[in-house]
Amino acid sequence: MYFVLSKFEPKIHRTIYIKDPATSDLGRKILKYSVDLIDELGFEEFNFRKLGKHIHSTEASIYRYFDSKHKLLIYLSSWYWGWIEYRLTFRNANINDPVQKLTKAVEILADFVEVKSDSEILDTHKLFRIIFSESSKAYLIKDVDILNKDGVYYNYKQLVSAVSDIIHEINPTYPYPHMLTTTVIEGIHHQMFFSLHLKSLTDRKEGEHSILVFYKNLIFKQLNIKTEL
Amino acid sequence: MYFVLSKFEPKIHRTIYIKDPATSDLGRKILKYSVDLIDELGFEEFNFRKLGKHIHSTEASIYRYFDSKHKLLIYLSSWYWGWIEYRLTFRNANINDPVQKLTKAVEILADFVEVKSDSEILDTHKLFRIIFSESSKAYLIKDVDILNKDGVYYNYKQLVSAVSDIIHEINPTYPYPHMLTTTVIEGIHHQMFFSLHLKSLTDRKEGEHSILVFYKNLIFKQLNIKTEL
DNA sequence: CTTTAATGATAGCTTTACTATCACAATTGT
DNA sequence: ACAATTGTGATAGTAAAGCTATCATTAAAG
Repeated sequence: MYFVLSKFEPKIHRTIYIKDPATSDLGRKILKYSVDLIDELGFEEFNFRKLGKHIHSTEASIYRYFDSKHKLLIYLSSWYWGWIEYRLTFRNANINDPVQKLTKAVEILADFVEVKSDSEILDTHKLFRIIFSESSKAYLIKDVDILNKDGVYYNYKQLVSAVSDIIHEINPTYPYPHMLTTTVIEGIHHQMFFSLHLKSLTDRKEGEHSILVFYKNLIFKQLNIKTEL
Repeated sequence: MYFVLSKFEPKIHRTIYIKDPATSDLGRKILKYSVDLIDELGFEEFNFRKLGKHIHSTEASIYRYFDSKHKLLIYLSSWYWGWIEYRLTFRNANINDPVQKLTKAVEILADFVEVKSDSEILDTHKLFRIIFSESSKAYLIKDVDILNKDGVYYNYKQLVSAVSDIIHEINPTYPYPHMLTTTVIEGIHHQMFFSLHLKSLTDRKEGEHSILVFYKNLIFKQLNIKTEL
């Protein structure tokens, strides 16, 4: 069984891992199958012993790549944010109108744009599910300040910064570009989760695009952009 | 040492606890000091052994009140949401203008309204810190559907419903009252956390009221309310 | 063809999460 | 007044999680 490198590979900060999992067969197996297993069991029930069994390797071998399952979660999140930013940059490369750029950005963030998942190491659909149900655990922890100083949240910050820049381009005097960006990103995740598990907390019906419509509209109203809705 | 019952006591669903902690001295101690300890250690580092030591009781005694530390977190969150809804109802009792009601609601949700914390069993300022850094862990779990069926998220749903009702009163045709409500509630929490730990993800400067201003403005723009800002 | 690196196999240690049992004190019921 | 119930503490124990260490084997690199 091979695990080929895809063309795209995000830069992941070296303090997140002990040994770069992207550089070896076992490393890529860890990434790939941890997505499957976290998606299946949830982050709390997931551990390295189970992952080891799943990939016919051992706990000890996995610990050579990551300090803890928590760092692995940070890795997966970072990979995801890096991938999103890559798509965003790629998609918007030939677009000049910042409003259109922002629209595309929201669509990508809401997982609305079709993408061939197979071309990547990781199953990005499963990964998106992990992101909206587990990724906040990557920073809602006591040692967030230490990890932050170590640079482990770089990819998320980078993405937020990129989206904020588009907002700034649209309206240079708008005072809350970062708040707006994180409100939309985290909001999309919450609504996704609620629509699956706590339906009365959202207005999204299964299969609808309400989340996308809602957050596009929210952004446009904030920035006083007139749209033909 | 006494632990007196305050006048206010939210209804907490009985599937959250084994034995109602509000009805005994030890129970109230568990609640009060778990807030201190979770605030101090973070939810992951917190456990019943440490809490037992802290209150000069034992792990086994605490397990007679709660299944797990997770259920205790759900209890504390529910208590908080019940308390918020109580204040909201109380504060808006004599107000007829729904716009004014909604304004007050956001202020209460953003912890902006001064409150004498001492009059309650629980230190509501510490509790607010737990809410914005830990409370999402109460539902971001694999067995959310089972717990939800058991009714453990009642207080949160109730609050979201109450705020959504005000929105509906203001604009009966607005299609996303729940999304707007949860976006604002969860958004406030994220911005609070980011302003303390991941500053580049928000625009709030220490001591500023930007969070409140931002979300008030966001709501008003969504509902097409003209304000004298 | 020898050194180095990567993995597997195994073992073990500490802590967490939880359960069970028994003793004792304080209420409560009759 | 006495029995029964209830609440708590003390203690012990189990299974799993989280993590580290050691050694053998194989593969790759110098």
